[in-house]
Amino acid sequence: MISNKARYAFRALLAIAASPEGQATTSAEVARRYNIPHKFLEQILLDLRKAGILDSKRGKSGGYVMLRPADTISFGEVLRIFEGPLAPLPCLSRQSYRPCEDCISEAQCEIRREFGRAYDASRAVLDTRTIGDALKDAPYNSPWHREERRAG
Amino acid sequence: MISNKARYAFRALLAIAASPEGQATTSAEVARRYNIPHKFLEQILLDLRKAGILDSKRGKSGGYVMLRPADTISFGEVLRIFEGPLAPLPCLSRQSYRPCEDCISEAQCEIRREFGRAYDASRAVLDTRTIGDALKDAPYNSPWHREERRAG
DNA sequence: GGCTATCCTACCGGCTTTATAGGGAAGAAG
DNA sequence: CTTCTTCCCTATAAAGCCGGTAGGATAGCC
Repeated sequence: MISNKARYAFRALLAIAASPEGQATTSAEVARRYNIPHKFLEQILLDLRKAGILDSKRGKSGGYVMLRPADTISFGEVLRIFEGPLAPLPCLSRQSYRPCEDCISEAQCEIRREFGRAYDASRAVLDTRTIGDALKDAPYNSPWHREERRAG
Repeated sequence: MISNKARYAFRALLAIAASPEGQATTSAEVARRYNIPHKFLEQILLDLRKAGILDSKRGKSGGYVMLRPADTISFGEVLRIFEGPLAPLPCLSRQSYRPCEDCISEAQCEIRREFGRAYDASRAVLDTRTIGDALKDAPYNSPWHREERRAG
């Protein structure tokens, strides 16, 4: 299971990427629409800004916009910001490699080999599919993109 | 990252499955060979027994043996015992489904769709590959299977 | 100045992880 | 029937992570 934090981040990113270009999306707007605790979401958006994914503007008519195009941001990249390494074993992570302390021979480790397969399979999706892809493939118009109707 | 507990479980399972049939493997033996805290490993082996994967025998020449054949035990099954649901989102788990509280429409949820792909890819490995496969595919003789040499 | 929105830091309760500790019970050997 | 071995079971606990809450500081627009 991925953390709430990461899921909220995707929720916000997709909303921001889908909003009309040049128009900033506020944290309050996203929080309200998706029932996300506002102050918690603020921290998350801050992380995304520090990671160089979002840009922000303060004051009235402020909010967040994409800093990089949505189709250059993979799900894996975002996930790594909030969850750390995606590798199922420390010995499979390139960015933060660490040997397992209960491992005798890495080259002959069956656990490493099998989880290596699983990791490869999962990376083939997560490091390939982007926020842009996710929005483009949708055969529907995002419901939160239209004007909100008042109960009925 | 999977937990130490799960990794220790795989370590033990592979050792037990690879040992000559009819010959029990003790927890102490596995713990010593892989530098796993003994009492901790005992708890893990107990879990595997309660899950119907291992059988145990007490007293002298006791230990653990496979209860089911090693090639009927998938990596996914073992992982689920120690890590709970493997699904990256609660709304993707069949065994313990739960809707995300920040989800407006499950059918149109991009997060669910993309992580569904990743989950499928990873399950294709984890629920297919078995402990037996992992041992069979190895083109080498397990080093811990031969008699131990005394330093040199 | 006043409103709005982002920015930053601290804190906190509850849960999970990773063990450690201390025995109890069953089985084999003599 | 005693002793040794090995599994069996429960309790405890330090440390860290998760999922927020709280309270303001800072900057932009009118």
